[in-house]
Amino acid sequence: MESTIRTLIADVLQAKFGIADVAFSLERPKDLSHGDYATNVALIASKQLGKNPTEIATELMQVLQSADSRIASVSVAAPGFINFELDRSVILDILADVNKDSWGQTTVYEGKKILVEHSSPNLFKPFHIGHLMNNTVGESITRLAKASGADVSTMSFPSDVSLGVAKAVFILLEKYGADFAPEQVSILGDAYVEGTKRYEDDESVQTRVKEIADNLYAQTSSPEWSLYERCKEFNIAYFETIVARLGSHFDSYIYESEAGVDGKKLVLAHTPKVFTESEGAIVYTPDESQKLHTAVFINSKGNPTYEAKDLGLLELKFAKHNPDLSIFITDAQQVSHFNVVLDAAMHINPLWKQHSLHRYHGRMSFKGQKMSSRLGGVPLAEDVLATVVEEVKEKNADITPESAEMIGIAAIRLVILRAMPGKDINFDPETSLSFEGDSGPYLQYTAVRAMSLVKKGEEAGIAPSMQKPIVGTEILERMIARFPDIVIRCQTEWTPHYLVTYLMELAQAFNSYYGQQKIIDDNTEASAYRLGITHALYRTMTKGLALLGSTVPEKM
RNA sequence: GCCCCUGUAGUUAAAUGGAUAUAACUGCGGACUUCUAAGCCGUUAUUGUAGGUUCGAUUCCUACCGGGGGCACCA
Repeated sequence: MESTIRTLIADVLQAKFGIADVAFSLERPKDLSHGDYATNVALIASKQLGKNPTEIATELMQVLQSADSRIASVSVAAPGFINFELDRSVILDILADVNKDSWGQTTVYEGKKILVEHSSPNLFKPFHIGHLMNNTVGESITRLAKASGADVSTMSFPSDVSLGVAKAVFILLEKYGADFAPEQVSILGDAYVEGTKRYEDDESVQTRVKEIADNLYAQTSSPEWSLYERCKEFNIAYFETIVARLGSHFDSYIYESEAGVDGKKLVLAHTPKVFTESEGAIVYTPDESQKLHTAVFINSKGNPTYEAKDLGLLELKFAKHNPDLSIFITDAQQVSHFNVVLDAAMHINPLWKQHSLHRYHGRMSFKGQKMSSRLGGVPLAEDVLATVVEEVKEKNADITPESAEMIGIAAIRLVILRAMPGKDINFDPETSLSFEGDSGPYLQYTAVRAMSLVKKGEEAGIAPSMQKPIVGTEILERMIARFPDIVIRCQTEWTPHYLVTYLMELAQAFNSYYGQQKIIDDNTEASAYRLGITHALYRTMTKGLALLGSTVPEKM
């Protein structure tokens, strides 16, 4: 449709004024009262023609009005926009797909292989609010990718060996002995915190911890190694449980320890061509035009740093999956780190950089002190979830535990996803986490209400039908019909927040309609149609929420 | 010091270079003997400051101010 209108405008412009190659835009106005499409062609052409834009627009409008039967009306608005309103039949044609499985599915990345990496846990450190944020963004991007026709696989990159891990192992060995087998993740988290403290205070501890670290890196058989292996297994199981609770699943893992071994080899193989030696370390110095900093890849002790590990990860990722697009999600803090790593990767395998896409999220800052933490001020994901689910139960005593969980998760996810990716989120549990207004529960409530109406119709023997359109539902129809375009935009730009904004507006439009118009009344035929639109709303809301990693409960 | 991100109602967010800057929260006011009130209706802006580009700037450019992050052996 868009290209049809485009060529139409270009043709009319040529015929009427004899000009071509005008770089005009054709957009979908955000305000529905401005039609389905709008063009600024008259504003652009006015300089070239030396005429008033409104005059040009009016002349064009007269020809365009009868150019295509699918265009219901064309109008001119100040200061010279031409607005097109599509015929209702075009909109209803789009809505005819609403019950198909393909509703919300696009072909944006059809035939492509996409790899999404997110939620990378730090073993021995519990899943905290930062992970929750990362998972929310990552899961939504995964769902968008899966709805794009691409072959999608997911992976996570657990940080398994580090000095921090050695510190925790030191405490566990000392406190519980070599046979220790973990049963609660909090014990590991506490050991991590305690280890960090003891390490700072005591030099003999430092020596022992470093020894442990060496043994873990080298995987030498020792009490610490076998204890570590048990903890690692436990940690991964814990990670999978909490991530499953959020609706995520990972097809595979690449461990930081593997990436470190690989990265070190890779760096050495490209020294001194790409990397150079400096003060005992091996570093990469980007070209000055890149405005990036020099980074150490292998430290003076010969160990791979974070940058070498990420370089190794690139090689392992591409060897294993060979993706056309490799998306990885991290905190915004790491932006310049990855710019350096990818710049270095350019010299080894340009595809690694060209096929990589770094999406980052901001941080959550806290105003309220409501959520305590076992980890030095950083709230744990489980605590945050528990607090929110508790609030849901307080609000509605009849709610099932499953529904309360769904609502709580949606409340948190939508707070994160409604903001533009990359921006910090000012998280005040008192106000940000509202269950009213622009919120996850509001969207869920709207879907539940719609489904309840459909069921009510069923009881009355009225099935939803879109066969005989009635007056009054036009705006809802146009809004629902935009869903596929919104999904495409989110997939193209990897920005879930457009979908959030859209769903909020859609919910408002439906609730407003609901407030002023009875859906089921004595007129069976009209009721059937209104139920048809109601059901379409339910489908769109459910599919939309699924793309954001949230589900809709049966009852609220 | 250098580099990157960011600044929008009292608050939290939105806005593909376009039209009257969009919502929500809070406050105040309202409707309902009616399908779920987590709902509906009404009521608030010098877009940090100063310039520039443009028919048109929250959006692009420059400078300044404020906030966040990064800048060699942590991840």
